[in-house]
Amino acid sequence: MPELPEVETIRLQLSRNVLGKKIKDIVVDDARVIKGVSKTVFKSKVENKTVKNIIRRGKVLIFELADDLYLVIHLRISGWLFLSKTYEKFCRVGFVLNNGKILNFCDSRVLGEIKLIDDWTNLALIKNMGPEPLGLSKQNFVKLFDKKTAKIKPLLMDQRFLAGVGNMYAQEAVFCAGISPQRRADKIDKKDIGRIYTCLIRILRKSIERGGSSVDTYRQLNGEKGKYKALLKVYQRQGKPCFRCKATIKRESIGGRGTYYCPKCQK
DNA sequence: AATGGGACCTGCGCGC
DNA sequence: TGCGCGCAGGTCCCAT
Repeated sequence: MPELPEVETIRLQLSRNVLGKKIKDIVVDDARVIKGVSKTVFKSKVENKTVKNIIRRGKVLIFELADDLYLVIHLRISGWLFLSKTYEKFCRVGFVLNNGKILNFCDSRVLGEIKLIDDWTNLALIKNMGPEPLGLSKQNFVKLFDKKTAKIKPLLMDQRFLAGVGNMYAQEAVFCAGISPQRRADKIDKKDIGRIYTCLIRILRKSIERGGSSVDTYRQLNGEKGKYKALLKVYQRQGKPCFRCKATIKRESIGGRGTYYCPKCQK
């Protein structure tokens, strides 16, 4: 699913291919993904604007079009962006650029969102968002856990606590650190929180290097799959032997989300 | 503060 | 083969 590494991959690739381009035309195939404004208003406000900056915050992409005009894209579960010469299946909105290419917003489940706002920092999700893990020292990461009694895995994926981590990377991080996903945060000593930090940072960086994980519909900007999926250690490995201790990986619902873990070596 | 449930939405894999 | 069903997950919202 699009989590921090997938969205960061897209941002890096957009910076090389879309930054500085002018949006000449917008083709709206499915207006449901455009929130807050009508298709007509959306088109009239965005057409003929140049992409001045592309920012990522957590799992959110922000295109700066003018000082008080930002295009905010959230891919949610099944969204992806695809730069191509033609329209593709499940692509709901196409931004035709001045170099003839089309930036397609694609989304099979139509839960993704495109918003047009004058101040992106004011969005509730952004305003309440926790720190970026890749901009955080180990010391400050450990501090976040003060007085937190929630289960570690749902806590890691709480966007108000920490930005950009979702169901998959939260599981990978606690597996790497040898911590059970249902351990209460305040029952984990600082040294182990430090291990979660080291694991998480390493996993996020490595995934960005490999263009993210294409577990479901996610693709890189050029349509290729992300290559981190092959390096996943627990996610979707139910019934298979643990890479560390050979015990059988279990799947259980924790915090209302499917969670894979090793019952033997995650304590 | 934390947790649990439902809603949004559709493609997919399953059982019969 | 074809149908119905449950499931997947990011975020929001409501209830406890």
